[in-house]
Amino acid sequence: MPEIIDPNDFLPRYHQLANILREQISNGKLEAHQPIPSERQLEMIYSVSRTTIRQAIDLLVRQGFLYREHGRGTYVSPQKLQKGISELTSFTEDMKQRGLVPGQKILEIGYIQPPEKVRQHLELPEGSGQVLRIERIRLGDGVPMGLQTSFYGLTGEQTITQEELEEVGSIYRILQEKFHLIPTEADETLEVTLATPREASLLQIEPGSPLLLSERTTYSQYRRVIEFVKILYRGDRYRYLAKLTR
Amino acid sequence: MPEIIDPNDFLPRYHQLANILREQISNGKLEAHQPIPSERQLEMIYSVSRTTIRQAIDLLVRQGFLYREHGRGTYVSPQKLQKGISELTSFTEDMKQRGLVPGQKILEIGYIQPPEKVRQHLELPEGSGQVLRIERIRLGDGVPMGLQTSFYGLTGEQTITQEELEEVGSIYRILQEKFHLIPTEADETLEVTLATPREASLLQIEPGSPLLLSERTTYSQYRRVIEFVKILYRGDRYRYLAKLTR
DNA sequence: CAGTGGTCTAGACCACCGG
DNA sequence: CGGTGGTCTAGACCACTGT
Repeated sequence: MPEIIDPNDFLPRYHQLANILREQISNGKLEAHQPIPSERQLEMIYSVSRTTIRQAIDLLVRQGFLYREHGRGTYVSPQKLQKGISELTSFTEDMKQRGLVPGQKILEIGYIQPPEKVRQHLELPEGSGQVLRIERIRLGDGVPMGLQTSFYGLTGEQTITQEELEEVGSIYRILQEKFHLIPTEADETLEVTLATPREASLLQIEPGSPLLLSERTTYSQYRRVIEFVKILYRGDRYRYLAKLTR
Repeated sequence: MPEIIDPNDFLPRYHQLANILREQISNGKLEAHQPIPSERQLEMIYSVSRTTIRQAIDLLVRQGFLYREHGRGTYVSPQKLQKGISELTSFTEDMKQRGLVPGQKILEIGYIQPPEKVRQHLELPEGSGQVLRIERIRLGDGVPMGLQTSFYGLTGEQTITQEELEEVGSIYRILQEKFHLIPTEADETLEVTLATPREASLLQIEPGSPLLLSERTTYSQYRRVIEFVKILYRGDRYRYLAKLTR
């Protein structure tokens, strides 16, 4: 069992400890509403300081695996609360989490003069130049799930070609590997609309069918806007999941 | 200026410091993408240890007010990212945040034998007894926003009367003050549906109009289910807001 | 009361960034 | 190189919970 903490590991100790505990929870070695060893006990078991123990527990509490009760102990959360939903994910990751095979049909990719609303969401100054626009049908297990339109305020040199996109599949991976931009935060709104004839034919539904419209602004590690994305989801195939905390 | 940390204050020092910094950000004394003083400088300015400084900064980073860059500094997040949306809120709080006056019309309140789906969401064993069901029309500035149906697996003694509900307005307050149950986490799903004739007449819309259906399971500080709530929002009046992180 | 988590200190070394 | 945030230690006292 690699259930000891290696000071020379490239992972920090609190991270190693969190992994060990998370593993025990997933294994079922620690059951729901059961207490884990106290912080002083963990200190001795793993030979790390209490600060490090607390860092590990903090992490697992934020991830929903544990909860604390002052004066009593730290306990395992029931399975239901442990799913990491409501995290910032790309469509690709979202589908995989749902157990579906992600896919896409690229309809159009190119530079356009952005509509006012898009320009504002990208936080570009008035009178800025063109932005990259990508329109795709998104598939889950080969079936149309939604119609996605994405906008990127990249400069002329920074660009993404249709070949790249078809090969890699995920724009997030391209942004990260090619431009070192890491999506870290996003604001999203959800509302209901009805399908226009064009949208309906692309999504293979009747015009006027209800759709779930998601509009998302994604920010980089530098808190600058990376992208503005609109997705029209088929109302009969897609359900949005969120996990809320106080 | 009370911009000093009082060791005798009932608030912990890291919390006091977070309040001071948050205030400076809201005031505009610290501007977006500007660095705050380094952790060693803050140590001297406020005469607290670096651990305490870091606790305060951690808090503000999680709340979206600050972001860190390793080897460079800690910076103020742009205003856009600072709104605390996507937190677990009651309908009442939600309306207030949107600047609307919350209201309600109670349609029905009483005990029923729960449908199977509701029983499962409340995590009650098969063959359990009745549950409390409350059906209300929810108003924003006096206008119907949604139709809410809530279920509570309270025991016979624990109950909520229509008079209480009309007087207090918020069930969360009743739960907290009367039963010491604090909502701390929730799982929510969102999807689209079309209004049935009954729903349409209650919400004052045409039958077949699109609605946003939210289903939420709320958990207490002990990670037990408190409630299961369905809200049918008018598609033309309600937009869901979420803030996502990685 | 003893045991739990919550806060706090004063110090240390590391990894990363810029000039 | 010096300054930044990231990790870590060994200790202390407080606030809360149970018996």
